[in-house]
Amino acid sequence: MTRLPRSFFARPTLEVARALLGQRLVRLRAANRSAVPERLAGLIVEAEAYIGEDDLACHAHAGPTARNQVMYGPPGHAYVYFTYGMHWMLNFVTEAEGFPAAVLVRAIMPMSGLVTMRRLRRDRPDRILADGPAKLTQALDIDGAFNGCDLCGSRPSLFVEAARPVAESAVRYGPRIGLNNTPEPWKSLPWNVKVDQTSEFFKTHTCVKRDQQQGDMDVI
DNA sequence: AGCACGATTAACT
DNA sequence: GTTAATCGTGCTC
Repeated sequence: MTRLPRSFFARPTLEVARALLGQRLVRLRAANRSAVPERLAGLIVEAEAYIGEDDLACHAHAGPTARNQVMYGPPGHAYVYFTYGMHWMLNFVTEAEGFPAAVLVRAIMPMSGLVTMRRLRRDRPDRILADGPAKLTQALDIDGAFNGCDLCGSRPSLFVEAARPVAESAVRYGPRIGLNNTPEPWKSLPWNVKVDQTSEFFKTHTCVKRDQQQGDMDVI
């Protein structure tokens, strides 16, 4: 299980967003100080690019602030922010230090730690366990405490592993989600990437009756 | 100091 | 299809 190095994130943001599809997001979660951390993980199936101060949908559009400072820092760190008064969003900082850009992780396909993830999601059906940006932070127990954490450091509790490459034919490009008040052209730029749900990738990795699955679907 | 709104979700009709 | 929930942030006064 090779962890993605900082050089993976130190690239053009659109390239990183596309390359993240099919990779495994891993959260090592210790229930208490002495417990062995449990592995919660899923394959990234949707992501979105936010690129620089010129991008009016990007939180950096008005320059550096207390909230967005992590985006100005080195790549390979988590930018986690709070929105709508109740939701946490997970992003990965990209490009060179000093240039504010990040990839929002919008959906994962749960693979490991299903039992815990279900509990964290209050037993909602598996198909809607982590299929949204705020749902996956709930399922993985990620909040503002992770803002600024290094995904590429020595013993990270949050990181990405190389996993299942996604064929270009299975990738869909479209406008970013939820930019209702963002002016054009930013509102419509096709900076959202996702794995087509009818693709072979989904058929291969989505288990038959996930609702009955007790253990993990890992390995792969 | 006040205010409008948000990179959303769940529960409605 | 619509809307309430809920509060930090950044912008305006």
